[in-house]
Amino acid sequence: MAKSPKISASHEPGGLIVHISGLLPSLSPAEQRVARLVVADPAAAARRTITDLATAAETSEATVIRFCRSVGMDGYPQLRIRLAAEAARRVEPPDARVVGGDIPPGADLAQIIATIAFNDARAVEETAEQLDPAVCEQVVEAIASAGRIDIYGAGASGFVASDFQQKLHRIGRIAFYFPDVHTALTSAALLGRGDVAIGISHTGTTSDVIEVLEQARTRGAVTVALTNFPRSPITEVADFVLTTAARETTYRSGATASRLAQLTVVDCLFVGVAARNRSRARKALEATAEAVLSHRVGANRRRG
Amino acid sequence: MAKSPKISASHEPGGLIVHISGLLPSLSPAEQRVARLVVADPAAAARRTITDLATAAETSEATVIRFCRSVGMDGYPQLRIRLAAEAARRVEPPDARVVGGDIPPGADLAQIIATIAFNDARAVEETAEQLDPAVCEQVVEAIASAGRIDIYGAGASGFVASDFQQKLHRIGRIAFYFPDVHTALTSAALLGRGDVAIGISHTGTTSDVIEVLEQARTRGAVTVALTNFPRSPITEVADFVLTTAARETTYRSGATASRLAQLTVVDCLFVGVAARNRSRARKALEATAEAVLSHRVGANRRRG
DNA sequence: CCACGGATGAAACTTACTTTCACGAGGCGT
DNA sequence: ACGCCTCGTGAAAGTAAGTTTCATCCGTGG
Repeated sequence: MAKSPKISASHEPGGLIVHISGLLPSLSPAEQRVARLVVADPAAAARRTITDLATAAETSEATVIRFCRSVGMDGYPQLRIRLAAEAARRVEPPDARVVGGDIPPGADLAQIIATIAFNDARAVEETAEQLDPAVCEQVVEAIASAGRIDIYGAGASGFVASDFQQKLHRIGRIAFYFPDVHTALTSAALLGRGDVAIGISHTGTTSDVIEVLEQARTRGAVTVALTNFPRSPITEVADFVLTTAARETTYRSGATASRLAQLTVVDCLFVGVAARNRSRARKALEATAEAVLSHRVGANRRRG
Repeated sequence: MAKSPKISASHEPGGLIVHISGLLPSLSPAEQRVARLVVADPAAAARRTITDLATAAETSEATVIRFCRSVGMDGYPQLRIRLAAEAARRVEPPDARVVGGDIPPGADLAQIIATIAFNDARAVEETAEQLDPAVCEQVVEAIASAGRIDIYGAGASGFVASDFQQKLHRIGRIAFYFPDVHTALTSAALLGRGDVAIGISHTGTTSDVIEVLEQARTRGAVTVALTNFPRSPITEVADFVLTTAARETTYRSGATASRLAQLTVVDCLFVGVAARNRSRARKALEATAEAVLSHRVGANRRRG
């Protein structure tokens, strides 16, 4: 497969826990058991000895060490220290029942709202924290000077892709989004040096998106991946990797929080690109806003 | 074996560092050397091994252990962890929050990211705060028992509408979204008692959406409006009004934060509906997840 | 001058951490 | 279907970290 020079920074600035949960799916089953324990209660994990933790995770010490290495630590003691630090920094969750992420069976609407809002807001914040401005900068640069920008995404990520496309279009950048693989592949085949291809996939395993991104790459386009999992397959076909930091709670309940995280990243890129040429972008935005004015009623409210 | 009968000191009010420097004079000379190192740079000390620290303090490991006991710790590892935690807490985020909302002309990417994330997160939180659970409950009830659900939205709100449609569909509710007015009107004309129509418009002034919602209402459907402005025209054709709380900042139009707020509301409704019938919803989700499985590539991969 | 007690570090010891290795399961190509 | 090969795994060996023990040193007071 393609060599992967990747710029996805091996730093985990946005917090160790976030980093670990992002790596979760790329870990082996036994390591995942360890990871889950650690994420569930970092402070407790920090207090445990390696043997203790291994036992709790029903595995051997060796696996715990492997886990440490997998998440970028030198060894167990270092992990312990970092965990302790992390746990201390973490602001006490306002509401204990809200924190786990999962919604209790008997929950009433108020509880559900609080839980969702908390998780959504946190996904946004944590994503921003761990975003590497340097990588963003390069992506923005690429987009700003691209001849053409293709954006790919399937399912829930498709909405995000589509949203991004619309945004870029509104400030005068030539951007496309394709809801269907075949069209996308066709388009990718026509990309070349100086073009940009952006693939969005929460799991990073959506084969359609990967395939298209790979195609784009072989044509010489700059490829960008937006995913929640920094070691997922999609990152192997991307020149730049941007990660979100959503710890998806309940099952694949439709990538609830991750969507918001993705949108936040999109917004950042968008504003970054727009900031490159303030006046032109503003003019374009005003023009497009005016265009839909006739579809607005009672214009005397706030901003139309 | 009996531990050193150290006096409790179970609590070190005001922090471990303060505690240590407090009893510094009561320590033996060699222990004081250790203490001074620790107090001077807790974070660094936490990273050191006991031998390392002993050497730095020009003493033996034994003395370091004695020091640990003297300050009320069980042993060196515990001290390390406490130290790490302490150091982490101490480092208060000095970053002057980029409040205000608008992005200064000369802003760099890091600033842009911080600003956007802050506003996005706040929009989500504030939206949740002002959401009326009672109204949500009724909307959820209506959706849960609806024969059919139509969702309308244009432009950026269209993505949200589309997202909601997909979500409801995934848990087995019959939901539709129409990107175009005419189709939407046609559909609305076919709604009846027991059906639900949801109109999404950030400004609340999008005539297309209002028109369609009105149509739906005259046909006897329950109408729901999701908007940022509780007094906007759309609210006049809605039985239930749900509001977001995004203060859109000036020019980054595109309804950046409001979109996230809308999605949060959508999530709440979605989870609310899903919670009505847990097992069926879960089964449906699992089925749909399985359906796309063949489009996923091996997720279990370690670093290349 | 010697007995005594606290402080201290060397070394023995224990526990924790790390590495190595062999086995077994599952995938892949033939 | 077969065998090869890779990968995940834990047992056990090996190393390093932490802890205890104990002899020594040193100052003090008898």
